Amino acid sequence: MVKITDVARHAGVSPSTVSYALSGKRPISEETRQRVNRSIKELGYRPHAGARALASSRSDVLALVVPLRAGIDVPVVMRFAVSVVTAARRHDHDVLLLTQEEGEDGLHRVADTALVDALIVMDVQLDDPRLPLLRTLDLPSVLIGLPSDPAGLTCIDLDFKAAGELCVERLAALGHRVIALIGSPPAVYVRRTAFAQRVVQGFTAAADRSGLSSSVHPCEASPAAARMVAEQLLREHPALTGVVVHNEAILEPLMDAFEQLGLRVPGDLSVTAICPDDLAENLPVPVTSVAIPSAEVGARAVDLLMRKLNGTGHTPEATLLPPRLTERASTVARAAP
Amino acid sequence: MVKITDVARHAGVSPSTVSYALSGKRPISEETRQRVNRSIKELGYRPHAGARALASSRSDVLALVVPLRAGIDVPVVMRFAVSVVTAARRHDHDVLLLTQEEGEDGLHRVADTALVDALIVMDVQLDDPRLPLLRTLDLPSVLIGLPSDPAGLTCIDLDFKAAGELCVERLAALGHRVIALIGSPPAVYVRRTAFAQRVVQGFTAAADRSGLSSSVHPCEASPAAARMVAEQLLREHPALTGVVVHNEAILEPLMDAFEQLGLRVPGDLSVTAICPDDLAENLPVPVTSVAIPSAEVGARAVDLLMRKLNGTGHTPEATLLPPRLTERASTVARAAP
DNA sequence: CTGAAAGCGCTAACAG
DNA sequence: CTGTTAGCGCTTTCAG
Repeated sequence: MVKITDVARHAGVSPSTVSYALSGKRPISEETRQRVNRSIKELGYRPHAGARALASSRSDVLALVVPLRAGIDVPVVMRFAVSVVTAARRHDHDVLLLTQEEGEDGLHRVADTALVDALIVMDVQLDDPRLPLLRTLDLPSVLIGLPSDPAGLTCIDLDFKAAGELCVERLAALGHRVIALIGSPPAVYVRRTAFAQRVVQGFTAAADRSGLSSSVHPCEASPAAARMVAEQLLREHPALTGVVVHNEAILEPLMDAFEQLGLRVPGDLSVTAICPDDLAENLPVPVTSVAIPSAEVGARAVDLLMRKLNGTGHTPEATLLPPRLTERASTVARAAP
Repeated sequence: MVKITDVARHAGVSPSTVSYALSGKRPISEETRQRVNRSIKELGYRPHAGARALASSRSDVLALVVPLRAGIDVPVVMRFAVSVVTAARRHDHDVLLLTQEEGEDGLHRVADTALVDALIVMDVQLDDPRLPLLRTLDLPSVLIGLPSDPAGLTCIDLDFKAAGELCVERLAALGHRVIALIGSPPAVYVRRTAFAQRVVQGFTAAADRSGLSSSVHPCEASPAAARMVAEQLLREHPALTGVVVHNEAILEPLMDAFEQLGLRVPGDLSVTAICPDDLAENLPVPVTSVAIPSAEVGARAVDLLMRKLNGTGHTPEATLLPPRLTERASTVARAAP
């Protein structure tokens, strides 16, 4: 294994010069830098991660806690994970994968052993049991999701409440008077997952404000469940003309079910969704949607973490990305009554 | 931070004794061990990962390379990832997440910096470009997937060829004479992904052996694509009575499409799938299937890696788990012609 | 069965 | 702008 002293000797400088040339933490003359870099390349030098971590008390590794519980949409989780890894790499960091199942012990372990120097936590509940730990841990952390009380934390997410409102307002503007929210699986609400709860809040508040008649329907992530909800809607809410879908897994089956029940989209029913853009775009009838910007959220989470790690600038407790609605083929003004 | 010398002092022993008590690498009297353990607990001691890695040249971290390319089924990837993390934790290892996009450079980086001490590689192609690197790297690695030439490697997977054969043999035994394979998205075959290719091999070979008329149909992972394939099958292969589905993403939409086209399962059409058991079980018509045992594959991959890391025992180049077919409601003997 | 002590490879004062 | 050097916290010989 080639080490820093080898490089130093080869370049005719001291080890510290090599170290500083690499880190940029003190000025190095252009000429020496060149020489050092050439030696590094020639010898194929790579600093030993453990040694570096020990000497600098920085591992350059982030932990990402991913949820694997009932009702979560796996592809969406994966998008976040990938965007976090990609963003982390841009900052020369790696990502350690932690499963939610390890729980608080897992957080403690990686923190106490200095395996990682920061945490990213997904699938946040309004009253998440991990919050006290995160607040007291000396490791910086960022939550993807906004709990009830973000005091002392750093959180980032799409503004799901505003997203819910935006969908309703759009439907209201199009003249729809009876609307429904088809939401995430029941288990997601039972544990008060932040993003799901906030969509309901926004949806309900906006509907009330606009004087719309509204109802909320959790839905399992299976086509069969989607079909049942569609039938139930038709049966129990015959005047329904507007739907908001916040459940990426069943968006397509649900649209199918509507069609099979004789409900044309958008002719009979206007549909808006809260989901990743590429999903909404690629349906047989492209769906008007508020995008879930996974890539941006992941990247911003990492950026916030880096800011905390470097003590650079202020980190707000809550960063909520404003929702952006894209009009597509699934919404239309309600036919005059 | 509490360190090993603190524990040693507290327990009235030397640091090396604490270290050995922890690692079990040399005999410690029962009494001392107790005392040491008590001190560890009282002080809340956790060995520093970096220091440990530096001194022992073992990081106790595995790298997992996950694919994110066109056509891969994200939930299945996630299952593997989770089972790998879970298995790794059982062996006191953590898992670093690497995206395929980082490519060979990523492998080099984590290997050369000693960030990880072993690799698990998913989404293997028959002639995977990473194989030469994996063979020369001094890090142990395990592939999930079987390339054309596993020489000098360690590979584990479900025996997909045998799985394809098993499905065909079952259909043949039930009297079906015209069958079709509905496979993964075209991109998966284009890059010669090992598991997909092997299913086709097995399917075709077994069909030929049994004198069945057979055809193969790649299919994108969208309900719309599933519908098109179903229609095409009905149009071009009217005598078809048996189908093998190797594409978890469209299994349910495909069954739906068959039904809407007036093809009853299993009345008119017998369906078998190669997919995770829980998917096959939970469909409106439970599907006869060969299980993809993600959890077992992940666990075995980690076990193999541990064996290589510990120099314990022999590691075979290829471990193929025998397919297991579970009969469910979707298959039935062909009505007498 | 236990201790003493020499590193592991790197960083960051400290010194010039 | 560069060099010297003292650790970072742990493992593992070497000695006993």
